Amino acid sequence: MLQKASQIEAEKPTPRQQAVLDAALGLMVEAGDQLTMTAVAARASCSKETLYKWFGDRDGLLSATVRWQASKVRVAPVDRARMDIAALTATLEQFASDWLTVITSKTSIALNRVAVAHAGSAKRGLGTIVLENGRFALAKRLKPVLEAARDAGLIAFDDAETAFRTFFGLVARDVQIRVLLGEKLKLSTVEITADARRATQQFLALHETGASFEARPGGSHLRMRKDVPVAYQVSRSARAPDKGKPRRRPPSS
Amino acid sequence: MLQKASQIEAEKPTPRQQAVLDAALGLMVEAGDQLTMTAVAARASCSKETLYKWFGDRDGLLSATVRWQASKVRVAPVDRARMDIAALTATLEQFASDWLTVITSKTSIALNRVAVAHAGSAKRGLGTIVLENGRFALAKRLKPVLEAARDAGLIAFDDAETAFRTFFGLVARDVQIRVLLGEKLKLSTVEITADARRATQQFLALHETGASFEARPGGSHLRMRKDVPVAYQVSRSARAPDKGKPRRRPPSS
DNA sequence: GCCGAACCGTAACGTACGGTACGGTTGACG
DNA sequence: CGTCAACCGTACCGTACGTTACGGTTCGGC
Repeated sequence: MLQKASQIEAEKPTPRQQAVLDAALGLMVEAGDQLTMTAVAARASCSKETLYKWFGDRDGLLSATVRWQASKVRVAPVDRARMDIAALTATLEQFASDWLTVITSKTSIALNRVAVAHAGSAKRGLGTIVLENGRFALAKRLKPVLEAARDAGLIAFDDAETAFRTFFGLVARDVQIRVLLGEKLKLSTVEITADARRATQQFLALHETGASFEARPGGSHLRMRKDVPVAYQVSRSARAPDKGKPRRRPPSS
Repeated sequence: MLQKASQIEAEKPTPRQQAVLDAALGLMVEAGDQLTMTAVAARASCSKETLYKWFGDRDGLLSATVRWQASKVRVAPVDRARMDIAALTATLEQFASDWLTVITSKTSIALNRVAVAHAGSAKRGLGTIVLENGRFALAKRLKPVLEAARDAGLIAFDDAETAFRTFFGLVARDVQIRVLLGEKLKLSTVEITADARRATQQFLALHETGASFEARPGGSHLRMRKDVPVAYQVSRSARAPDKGKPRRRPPSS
């Protein structure tokens, strides 16, 4: 046999298998819950027997489909030799924009729907996969950026995980839960760009150091406070020396 | 007949029907996907015929169950005669704490799972109900607080919807999607309290006016910037007059 | 006590779908 | 050309579950 069901979990699917997985993906996006083995076989023009030989069972097919989609969106990790406030801003906006684009895409919505429903069942591997390739992959790529920016003195935070989650919240807000619950929420590219800008500016407002603000070109983008432009300071009681040591664990982990 | 299926959508269920709905709710929380009509009838000690007479069909039962749970968590709207920075902080922290408690509860998770799965199907009434009684109900209760605080000069923002969504994002961050995708994420009450504090302080840091900061007792709670206490200002280009008129529509609606 | 409505428990029906079996076809290889 | 593995198409099986039907029980009204 070409690919055992147990092998496919680690190996790259053959082109024919990729076609089958794309068919499953398309069906998942269009029909949502109607992802039956018969339907996949019909769309992919393959026999159900082949599906079972390749993927073991329905869960195997679902799992392979989710992993296949995840492998398609994998992007190159960012590496920034020079790290200044402009580069940081651009990178954050790019991350925010990418993330908003992903979570509002039909594919992501369908995939997350399936994974959420699956997580309610006994076996919840799909949720883990989606989480691993979504939210945690994002964190893994973004944290080095944040830490590089901190090392460069541009921003300040105790814990990279907490800082990431703040950024995540400012970017995603209520978008994902709303689309998952079926609300039509079509974000145009200009809205996404604006949202990414807003989230980035808010994040920088919370975390940037004085030095970085002085040099920041887009300081006037932040317009939360509109009628009372005023100088204020935060954290007047914080002092310098304990850099890098988080004061307390973030509540997440 | 006592209650037709079409009637129950608007009327309050009888005590016996409430017991049935509670049984369905409990089953939903425990078994997740295994919410079969037989199981509900067995747990509620009623006949399936009665279920169909009361709720029409399976979707009717699901819908009634979701609506029943929603009716149980309805809380009184806040009304604050005096609005100072302490009251605002306390209210925001309360909202944040309540919301985190809700979205991490087993009931909410189970309900959202069912609604999300349902939203993938053709008929997506459950998602709308959950959204209406969750995220939108929260906004409806919180926006008057925000606007009262703005009127009192404590905070500043252009659009209440946008300000709410910022707060929402800072509070929820990645919590809901993670628990929905099956991650075990047990937040203790002290973690929730700390999170509520952090979110509130971050929100205030983004939106408070200078006057409110002067009077704020908890100014030192915000510790995002730790090693560079510095005065900086935002929105130096913003001027006063267009109060209350949002500069552009929020991307949500 | 009698009647009918509401309800319980259970059996039964129909169907959808996961999973399997099997005959027929293709194509590589000798 | 023969062989054999992979694969397609389709028929088939078993089960789970939504839905309906029906006999038996309780209970309020007369």
